[in-house]
Amino acid sequence: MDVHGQGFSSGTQSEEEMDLRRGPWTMEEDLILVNYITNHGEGRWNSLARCAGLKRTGKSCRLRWLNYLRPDVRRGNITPEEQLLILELHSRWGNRWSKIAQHLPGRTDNEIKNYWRTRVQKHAKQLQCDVNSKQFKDTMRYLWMPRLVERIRAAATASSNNNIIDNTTTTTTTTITELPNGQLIPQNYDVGCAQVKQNYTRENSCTGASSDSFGTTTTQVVSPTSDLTDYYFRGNDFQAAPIQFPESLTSPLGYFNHGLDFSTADQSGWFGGDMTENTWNMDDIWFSQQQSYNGI
DNA sequence: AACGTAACCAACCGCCACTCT
DNA sequence: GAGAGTGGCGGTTGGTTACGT
Repeated sequence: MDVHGQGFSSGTQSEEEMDLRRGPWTMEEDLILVNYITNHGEGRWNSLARCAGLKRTGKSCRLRWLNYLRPDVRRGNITPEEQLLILELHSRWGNRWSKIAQHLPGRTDNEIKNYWRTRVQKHAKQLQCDVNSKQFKDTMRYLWMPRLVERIRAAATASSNNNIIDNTTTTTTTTITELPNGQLIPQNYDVGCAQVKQNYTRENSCTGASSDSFGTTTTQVVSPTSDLTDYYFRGNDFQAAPIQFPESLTSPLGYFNHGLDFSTADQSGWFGGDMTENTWNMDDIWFSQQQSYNGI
């Protein structure tokens, strides 16, 4: 229990008395903890910390073990499959990080939480919408998640087909089916909403030759028959297909003009420079606005 | 090269629920 | 039943690194 938490209330030694360490763990401390747990197992963290000779709280030892030292822990490089699961499970359970983490082997709730806060919430903030808003959730479901699926498919196709593009790919959205044994299976179904998308020039697009963590950019290229693929690259020139907006819809530029403050977006680098690390690009923003407009 | 800012992530904090005595 | 001890969870903070000017 933490020295400041309830676990060290009256009757226990104060932090000063125990001379407890705080802050980053040293390699020596890590070794002591790993060796002790290897020999004695987990559990009873406070007594474990004392017996191991660590000047740490049990809570700190537990956290260090679970989030960092555990042999099966995986850190960094969250795969598209994992991103997809996180998005889906968060839409289902909200901030139940530990519950979500249970379905991502080797991932800790802390890492998933950090991922969500740094990568996902950031873009909600940039969009000036709440991360729990329907607009944001719909954008995740109808835009990011299908793109992740496309990206996963592309990777699978590339590896199994010597980089031959899968021409049967269609725009999809994803749902996760939970099997009785708890295993989660991503499943896809076609959606029509993306058909209203598209058509802008390179000037108002952030599309580039590489992809971000959500497959924002290259998914269009790898999925030529997708509804997202009415534009393509020809050498260095960005080509756009003829505009086919439904009458009820406003073109992207129309929305750009009244839907968002793009002076801010521009200042923050959304329009220029390397956009490859941005989760959101212009079609994302337009799509989001479109959904809001249509009351989706 | 120096500085400022943004992004990332390990660690901490506070609360709650559970178990044990 | 009450209180202490503990584990677990979600939220937050602060240090470090990366990046941009």
